[in-house]
Amino acid sequence: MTLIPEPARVRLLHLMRIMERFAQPLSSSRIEELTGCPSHTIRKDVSYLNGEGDGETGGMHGHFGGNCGYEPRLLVPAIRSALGLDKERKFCVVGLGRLGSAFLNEEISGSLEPSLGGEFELAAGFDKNVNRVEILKSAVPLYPAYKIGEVVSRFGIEIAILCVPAAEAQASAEKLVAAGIRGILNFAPVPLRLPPEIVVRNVFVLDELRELAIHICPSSPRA
Amino acid sequence: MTLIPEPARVRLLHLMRIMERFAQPLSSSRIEELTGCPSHTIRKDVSYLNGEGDGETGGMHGHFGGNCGYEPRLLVPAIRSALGLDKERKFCVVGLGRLGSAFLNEEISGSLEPSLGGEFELAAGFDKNVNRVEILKSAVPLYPAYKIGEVVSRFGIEIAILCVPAAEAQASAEKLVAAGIRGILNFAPVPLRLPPEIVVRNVFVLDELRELAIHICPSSPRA
DNA sequence: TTTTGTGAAGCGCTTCACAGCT
DNA sequence: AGCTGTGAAGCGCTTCACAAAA
Repeated sequence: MTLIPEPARVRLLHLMRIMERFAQPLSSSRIEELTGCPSHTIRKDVSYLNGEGDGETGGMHGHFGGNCGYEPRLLVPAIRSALGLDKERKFCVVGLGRLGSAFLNEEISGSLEPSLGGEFELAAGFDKNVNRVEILKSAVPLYPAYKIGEVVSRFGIEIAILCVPAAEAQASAEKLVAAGIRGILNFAPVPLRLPPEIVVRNVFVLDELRELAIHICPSSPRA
Repeated sequence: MTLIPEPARVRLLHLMRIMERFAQPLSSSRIEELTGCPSHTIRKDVSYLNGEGDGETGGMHGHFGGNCGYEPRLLVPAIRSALGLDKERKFCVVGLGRLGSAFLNEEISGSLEPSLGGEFELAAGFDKNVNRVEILKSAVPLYPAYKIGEVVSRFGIEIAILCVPAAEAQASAEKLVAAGIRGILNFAPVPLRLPPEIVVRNVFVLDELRELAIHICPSSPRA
């Protein structure tokens, strides 16, 4: 089923992000400069798209000859389709403290890709604190937390960004799962215990710092 | 130099996080239940710690016999040391909007591991907006952005969490690098162009959503 | 000649299966 | 009996090197 290796899928995701910013064709060696990823890996990754013919894209993706390469206009949609990202998905933000509310007003999500329509739609925000829900101004509809079940299932929200305090994370996640959520991006600093069919990605800042520290270490063995 | 494979290092990081919450010994099969990672992989990963003898830990890490396994008390420090996390490192937050300020008041970082001292120290916060610097209350010293160079190099800050708007990210990152920063955790939604010796980890919310979507997809091929 | 596309080789991680300890 | 520790087999991703196209 999964014919494209996972590492390749992740690289294609990055490649897509890069190419979205360009209009002119990019050669694999130019992409190597931009991403740090070797050009032969780029070419191999793109070649995986050919074997995948969903019946739609059977041919090549690059242009040959003197001044050519991969055309963003063609390759980006091909990647998006191969990765199953061609269907718009609704998501919500749960917990509207400093972190959660940052996602409401395009501080992060909105400015991610200005010209990127129809991929993800922020459909709702939730918070336990009714006051906060009423005070916050946002183009996104906000609801008190007890309405999670109703709103998530009614609108068919598939993904949640979880930004509640650690103590509430597990309970909030379970409420989301009961409402039919399929994936959770967890910013709360605790691992969630959920059924295996629920896809969870954790953003643990401490672990990120540790991972940075691991990679910093080698250059100064022991100062 | 890097004798422990990268995937194993990441798993050891997660293992460490799990074990920090326990006092009693955990068997590899129990850990499998907790992490989802197969028990033989756990054992193999732990065994990498033996080959690494920095002169400190030469022996075994697990207890044999009836009711035994890996003792957190012993294994956690061993992992920390093998991964080079035994030296306290200072970090700072750059950009104190909703997102950045969330890291100041333990909303995230502080509550990550309550009992975890001496690993990372939040040494400073910076913002371009002098007003913000003066108004925000925090146990962490806050400075206007123009002091980044001075403060980072004076205190020997090695890591920065970058939370500025997209338009300012590249310039801020370059300022940090000039001041001697070694790693950046980038929450700004743009890739940074920096010298290769600088370690960067990006937290792109859009990419996280996409990765969730990729893994959600298979169960409903095309609804 | 430059650049893509790809089978095949190479290599590193994962998995296996069993020895060793209690 | 039960669990850890680990060499060796297995396997999948990366890399290579060359054919094909413009």
